[in-house]
Order: sequence, then structure tokens, then C-alpha cells
Amino acid sequence: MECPTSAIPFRIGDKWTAMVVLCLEDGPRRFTELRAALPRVTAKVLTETLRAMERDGFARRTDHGGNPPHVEYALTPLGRSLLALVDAVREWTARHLDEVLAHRAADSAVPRRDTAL
Amino acid sequence: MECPTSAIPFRIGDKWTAMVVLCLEDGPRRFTELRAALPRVTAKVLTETLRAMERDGFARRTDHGGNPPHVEYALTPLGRSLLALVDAVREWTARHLDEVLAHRAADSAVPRRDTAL
DNA sequence: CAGGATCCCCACAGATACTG
DNA sequence: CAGTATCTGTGGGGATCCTG
Repeated sequence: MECPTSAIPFRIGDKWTAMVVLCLEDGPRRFTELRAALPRVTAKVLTETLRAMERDGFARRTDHGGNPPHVEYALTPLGRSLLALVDAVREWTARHLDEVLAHRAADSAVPRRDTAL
Repeated sequence: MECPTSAIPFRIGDKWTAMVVLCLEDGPRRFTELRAALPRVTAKVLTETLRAMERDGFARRTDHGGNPPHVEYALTPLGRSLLALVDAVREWTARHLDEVLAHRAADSAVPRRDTAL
């Protein structure tokens, strides 16, 4: 249970999409800002996540050009529509996660399988 | 887009957990009933999914013994609490999926990557 | 009927190194 | 700064066959 995402029984799109959505909730962010906010995500994976989000219309990439480069990512309205879902998931997790964990611990006869949850 | 689940940008627990939750919504079901309802899931995977759901306290397995065997699976209250979430996801999908697909099609410059969504 | 046992594959993700 | 390129592995999920 080292990785916090492994304790969340839900996934939206790619593994990190939900986290990125949350990071963009309060407005546009630069690539490096996202990296800092998500230290567990490598640049490659973050890039892939953002590309997928772009492709699906969840996020918009804006290249402000110049040197050094300046790129910003922002949620589209469609991306914002995910926030409600993410919040519902968070609320569920806050409310029931310990119940799940307790049940797992009790049920330790079952050999570990470490699912996404 | 052959597999319907590949069009759903959300996952709960294992890949098929959400579907199983829905199949159990209206009451207990036998293993074979679940198999029939979920033709795309192999027995092995369904078993794994159900074991994980048991382990997490989402479902309860009841062996009525006898021969031929008779086993039933039912949602626990915790498992039922997932229904609201699953419904929220379904509603989101019903409302926005075509938007996502349209955006993808438009954006066909981006090479396919076939994410979970 | 309700599965267990095996074998296999590849998509996801991580590490590391390099660049306009 | 904002990525790309490359290599690698791992485990979730599928196919197939077998059994109490």
C-alpha cells in the first residue's frame, strides 16, 4: 500500500487522469507545476496522460512559445464535467475506504492480490 | 471499439467489477447467471473479480452445497453503496460519451493509443 | 455447476538518458 | 522548460483445458 492510488478503487481514464483533473481544477497549470504536484508521475507518463486528455477533449494545451518554452494545460468544459465524478469518488472513498481495508485485513486468509482497489 | 468497456472512461476496482455490481443490483445471482449476463468475461476472470469483491466486502458468496453445486453471490451493503457511483458514471457516459468520441475522431492526427477510456 | 490449473500476451507504466 | 527516445518489467486479463 505504498502508492496511494492503489488504495483507490476507481480509475478515470488512465491511471493518473483523475489526479491531473484535480490539479487543474483551480485553473491552468504549466507542465512543471503539474510535475511538482504529482511527484510520483514521471514526465513521460504525465505527457502521455495529458495527450490522452487532449485527445478526448478533457484538456487543452496552449503553447505560449518563447524560450524557455511556456506551455499551459487547462480543463475544457468537458474536462470540468469530470470534477463532479471525481468528487463523488473521493467522497465514497473518504466514507468507505476504512471499511474496505478492515474487511481486507479480516479476510487475510485470501492471499494478497493487490488489485487496483 | 469492439469491447464496450473500452469506451467507458471509468473503472471501479477490477475491470469488470462495475458490471458485476450492476448484475447483482436486483438480487443474488448464481455463477452461471453472471456468466450468461457477461458473455465477454471468462470464468477465470469472473471468479477473480468475485473473489476480489468478496475480499473487499462488496459481495458475499453463499454456497448452498449439493450436487450439482449451487452458489450464489449477493451484494453487501457496502457493495450496494457502489451503485450510486456506478450510476453517476453511467449518467456521465450517457451524457458525454459521444462528445468524447467526436473529439477523438476530430483529433485523428493523434495516433491511436487505445486507453482505458 | 462452479470452478481450479496453466500458459501466454501486451498495454501500462517506470527508469534513464537526451534535446530544441 | 517541456518535452522525446528507448528499454524494460509486471501483472491484469484472456484462452484453453481439466475436475469434484
